[in-house]
Amino acid sequence: MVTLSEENYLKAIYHLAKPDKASVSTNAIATKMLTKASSATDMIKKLAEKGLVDYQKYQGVHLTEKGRFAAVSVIRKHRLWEVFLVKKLNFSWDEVHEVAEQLEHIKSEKLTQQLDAFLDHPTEDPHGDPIPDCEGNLPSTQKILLAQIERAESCICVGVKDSTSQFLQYLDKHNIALGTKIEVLSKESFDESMSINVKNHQLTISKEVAHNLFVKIS
Amino acid sequence: MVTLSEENYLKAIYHLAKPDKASVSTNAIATKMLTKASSATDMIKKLAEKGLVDYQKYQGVHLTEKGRFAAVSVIRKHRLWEVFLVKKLNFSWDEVHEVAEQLEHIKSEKLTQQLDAFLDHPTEDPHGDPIPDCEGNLPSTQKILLAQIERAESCICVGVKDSTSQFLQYLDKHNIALGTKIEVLSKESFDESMSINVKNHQLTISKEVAHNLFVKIS
DNA sequence: CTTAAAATTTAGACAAGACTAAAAATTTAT
DNA sequence: ATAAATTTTTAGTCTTGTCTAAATTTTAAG
Repeated sequence: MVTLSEENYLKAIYHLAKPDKASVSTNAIATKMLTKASSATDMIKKLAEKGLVDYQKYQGVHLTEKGRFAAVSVIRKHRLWEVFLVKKLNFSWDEVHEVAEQLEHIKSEKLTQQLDAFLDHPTEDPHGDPIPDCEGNLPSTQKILLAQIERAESCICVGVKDSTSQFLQYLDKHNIALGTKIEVLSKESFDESMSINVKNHQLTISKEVAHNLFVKIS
Repeated sequence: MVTLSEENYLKAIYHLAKPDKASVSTNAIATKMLTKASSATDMIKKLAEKGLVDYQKYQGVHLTEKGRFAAVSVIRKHRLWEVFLVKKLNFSWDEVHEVAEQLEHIKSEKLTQQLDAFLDHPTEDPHGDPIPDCEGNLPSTQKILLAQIERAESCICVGVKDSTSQFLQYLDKHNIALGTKIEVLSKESFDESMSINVKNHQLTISKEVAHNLFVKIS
């Protein structure tokens, strides 16, 4: 049995470890969980005892296979619920996160499976993030940050890195949604701002925006 | 802010107080919560401090208006989720309780409202129990226990008192569902068993069954 | 009306998850 | 290479919700 708190820590560790295989530091976990390093240490010990992480004093943690699966299962539920909220209950993409944070902890194999079927086995949540399947596999996606585009080129918005409501509402305001075509016109080397064209409106976006939008070349 | 545990105690008190206005004893609460009287006393004090119950030492508790509303709000969510599980996710009526026990604690005004609308504002859950509206009003129903019928008479099943899966599966086995017509043929004064006819099958049911089926005279 | 039984409350303890302050280990910098 | 800074861990405390055992109050019986 994994408690609600443990699930949240596992998720945090998963997100922090994501790209590489490096170990995740106590401080990083504490910061992500908005808690103190000492609390993180306590929890890490519990997770280690349950075989969910590998832990050596002062050396940070790695998720075990069991821990990774537990983390991905929570993420799967989170993203399925987000799809439900947007597709069925008319939530907008900036309203779903907090509610999904609660719903992701509901324990029922059948519920998750039936929800997945009810939603027609979606592969992405409303922010373009991939939904793991019930075995914990993530559909691989090859998306890049808009900021990585260096020359005039056309691309399509396929996801957001930052999914805070501030950022999502900024995108709404400028008519950028998943699937929206974005034409890069130029990039300013001084401040990394970019000039782009969205639906026949020209727009200058900051480095911050460009670093939080995922696109694929079209 | 009402905690998850507090919500469960409020629900228990509400169900125990239901018909009359009498006070609910510490022991009754402890029994319902599968906990000890001392734990119930502790929680009662917390609820009293938050103005959710009226409490006088040794005299049991009453829900305050605030406490009643909190309890009914949880019950509303519980029953809405049960409808969702049965109508949308193909759960059977004996599978929904445990999952709804978890879902009822999700805190989001918008979620509850949108779910209610998505389900077309249902007035009853899958066991025939009334769903309170968002102001806490319960649709009044005039249903009686099958056991209260004294002579050969025809009625319709409109609810169950006991909604454990054992009882619900018993009903499934004998083809009794909400809306099913039940003809009372006779009643045995010795053991209060009843002879009934359901869909052209004659059936003898025990006192226990008759005391847990709600019907209305048709 | 007085005592025995039952119900309720209090006192003290524990587990989970968090915190602060202080100690220990590691990393960085000179 | 060693001292300073940073990170991490430990020790001790707090809150929530639970428990047991003991004390108290209420209820029931004779």
